[in-house]
Amino acid sequence: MTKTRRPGQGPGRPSSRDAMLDAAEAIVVAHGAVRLTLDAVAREAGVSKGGVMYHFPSKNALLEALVSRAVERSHAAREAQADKLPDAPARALHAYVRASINDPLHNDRVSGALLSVVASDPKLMAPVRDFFRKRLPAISEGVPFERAALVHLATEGLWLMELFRVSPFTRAQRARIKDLLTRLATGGGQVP
Amino acid sequence: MTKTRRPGQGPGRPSSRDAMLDAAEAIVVAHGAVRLTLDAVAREAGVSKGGVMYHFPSKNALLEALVSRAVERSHAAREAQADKLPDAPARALHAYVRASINDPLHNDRVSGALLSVVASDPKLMAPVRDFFRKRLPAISEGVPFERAALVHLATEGLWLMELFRVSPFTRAQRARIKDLLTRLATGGGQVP
DNA sequence: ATTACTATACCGTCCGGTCGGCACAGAAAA
DNA sequence: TTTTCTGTGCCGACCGGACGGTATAGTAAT
Repeated sequence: MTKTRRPGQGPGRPSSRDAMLDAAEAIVVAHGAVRLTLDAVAREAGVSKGGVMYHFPSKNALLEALVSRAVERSHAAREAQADKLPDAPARALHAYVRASINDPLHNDRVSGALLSVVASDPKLMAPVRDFFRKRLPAISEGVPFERAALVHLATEGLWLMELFRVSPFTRAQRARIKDLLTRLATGGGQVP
Repeated sequence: MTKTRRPGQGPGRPSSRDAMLDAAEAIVVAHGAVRLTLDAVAREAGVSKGGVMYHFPSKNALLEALVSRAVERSHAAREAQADKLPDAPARALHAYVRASINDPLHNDRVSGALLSVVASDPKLMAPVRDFFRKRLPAISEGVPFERAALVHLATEGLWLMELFRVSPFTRAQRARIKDLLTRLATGGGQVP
């Protein structure tokens, strides 16, 4: 099967590496991380396995790149929300809640699916741990510890439960929870 | 390699089936669910692979049994805590918090490690979803919805983050969170 | 003989990783 | 200009090992 070289794929910039990462994400979201194989990535990206191995010397390297991208995007999503919010004592916490509680974005689904595979490898988890460690003080700024921790944990709990599809809440209940978390993040300290 | 039959392992009742499940849990806890193979279970249980296949017609059957055991034990742990608590309006919620926030028990670690593998198979996740769906009304009894949900989510969030080893809290902070959740579960509705 | 269970050998498949080589684009040499 | 060399990006065949699953022979107790 002689494959004609597609136009725009020449020695042109590093575009195909990103295409491979996109393909990997598509696979992970569609079929779960279990089905993330080098062959599958190659097929999805319209590339040969050798081509994948050229850019990622091992499968772990591919996973590292995926984790790195996911972490960066999470960080960016929070900052984007913060930019949209007025300056207030608990802006960071509020932004975090808003970035986390939305209809699951692409990146959330990637993160959730990756978690399954990444969780069992401490080396791959390291950047994730770091991400969480740095995030806690960032979103706690200007907020009493207990309140920040509570909002953080509940938000993360909801996020994780939805990614694992075990959230027992109806859509209406979810909306009430979202309101409650926003209220807690922005000032009111009274829980019904 | 002729293995001598251990005493008490005859066709006798205590069926080695449970021993195999114990072995599977040990593997999952020690090396993660990725390394849970039929050969490994057989080796760990001191049994041949044929023996494993006799009791569990497929690997999925083994996983189903593991999930089932984990779910049942979680339920039992909550009930055990409830029995130790005096009758009060929010006894169920309080018991849930106490059962969840403790130094991670064996069953918690099993659940966490299993989650990685089970999450990608909707059929295996079904019992888990069911477990969560039934638990919500149980622990919400006699408590306003928003408070029950908040405590539930934060508790679950802490549980999941600790299982994935991404919890950014120090031991002291964890203690304060535990106190806060207990306070919220048992009446006080004021968050600092 | 039947039942309950164990042990071993084997098969097909899948997957990560290796390897030799091709195509192409400059840069260097002629 | 033409030729040669070199590096990059990619291809695709192949290997070795692991794993799920099958088949079958055997043992011990009822």
